[in-house]
Amino acid sequence: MARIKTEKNGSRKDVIVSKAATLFREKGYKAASMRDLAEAVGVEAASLYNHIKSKSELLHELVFNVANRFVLKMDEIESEPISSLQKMEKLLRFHISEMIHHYEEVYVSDREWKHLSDPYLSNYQNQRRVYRKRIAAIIEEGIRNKEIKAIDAPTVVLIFLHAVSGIESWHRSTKKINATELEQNMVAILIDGLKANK
Amino acid sequence: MARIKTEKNGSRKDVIVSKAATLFREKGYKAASMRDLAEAVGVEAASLYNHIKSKSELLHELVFNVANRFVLKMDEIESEPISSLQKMEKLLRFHISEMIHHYEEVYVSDREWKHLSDPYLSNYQNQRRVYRKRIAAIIEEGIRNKEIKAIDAPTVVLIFLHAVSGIESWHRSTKKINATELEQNMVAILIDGLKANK
DNA sequence: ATTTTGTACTAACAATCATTAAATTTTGGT
DNA sequence: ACCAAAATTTAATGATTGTTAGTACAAAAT
Repeated sequence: MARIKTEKNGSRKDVIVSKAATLFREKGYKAASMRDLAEAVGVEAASLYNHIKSKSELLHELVFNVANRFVLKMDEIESEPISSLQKMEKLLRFHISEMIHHYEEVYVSDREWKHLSDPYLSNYQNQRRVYRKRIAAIIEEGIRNKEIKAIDAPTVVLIFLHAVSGIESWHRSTKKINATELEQNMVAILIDGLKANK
Repeated sequence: MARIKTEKNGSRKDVIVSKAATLFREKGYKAASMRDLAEAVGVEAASLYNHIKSKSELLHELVFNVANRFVLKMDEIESEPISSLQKMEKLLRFHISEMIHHYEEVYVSDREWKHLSDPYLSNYQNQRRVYRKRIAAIIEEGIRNKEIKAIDAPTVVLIFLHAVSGIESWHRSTKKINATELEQNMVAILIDGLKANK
């Protein structure tokens, strides 16, 4: 009888959630079936339900794990006594790092949250709106201090967030530059693009 | 009996393809059912098949329409006698304009191409690879000419393309700045970010 | 060694999916 | 007014979906 192999100190549910992340990234939430997932885990589809409540539970577990990490980091950065531009750089580096090291989950959260169902959906949309406003607030502070050029803050947020999600292409690419270089390059373009002209 | 209302000079198929774009954007290709589409068109599901061959035909029609427009513009820009930085700016402005004025189709092409089936899938992946290389070539030329700062070209391409796709958020946003301002802001950040430090 | 608990299996469920065939209705040309 | 072509409908198809019930096995606890 097949048995789900756990990592040490990890539950069987953890294994399933992790495999789900990979599968949801590859095929999308809707296109990934529970039978696909079962095969990836090495077990029959029905067996999954000893560990999870539903397919949708897998999605909102993934999404909120990621979201919480970002909110936590934002709390930290906001309270630091550094310039707005430095805050933006720190935040950017964190987003890049998350995208590199927790690729599957972050990618899935970003692309598949639409398939959440209420109350998780509206909850997530709220969190997202608030998070973006907090970024915008940092930028606007930087504009007031003449560190950052006078541009529409929500537009910067949008460029910022989506540019980072482009790391997806880097992951898929065959001849990658290394992660530190990638981070360096992204910071160079985006933070320089923000700086007020002296 | 319900009948599909066409725009003047447009076929019934055009109506279906257009509604499909909207629906695929809203729910994703897999989650959008032919019954959903039929309802949007104002007709029974089976009726759609008098005008189209299959659901997947809708997707690859959308995807390749968009792809062709981009390739065509790239041909045009490549052959112009202007600097690399100017080429990048023109290309950026075109991408922004496409994203603003053909939102549904461009968005769907970008996010749902994974669900194409061969031979369309590999065909599309090829086109995409080539297109990105052409952008990278422009950037590398700019680096050689010291117009553009010395950074990894593929990384620039990735930032560039994904930043533009962020316009999705702009579309959804309630208090939008106007389109010209948006374009201005994006160009300001991204092109300035590219410029070599003097 | 026996009981208990957790894990997996087989088999089946109703719902939904894209798609087809056949019958019916509408339209446009004569 | 009639006829052929085009458009839509109803009804059904087989495939796949997420999920459950019931049962068998294995590991842990007693």
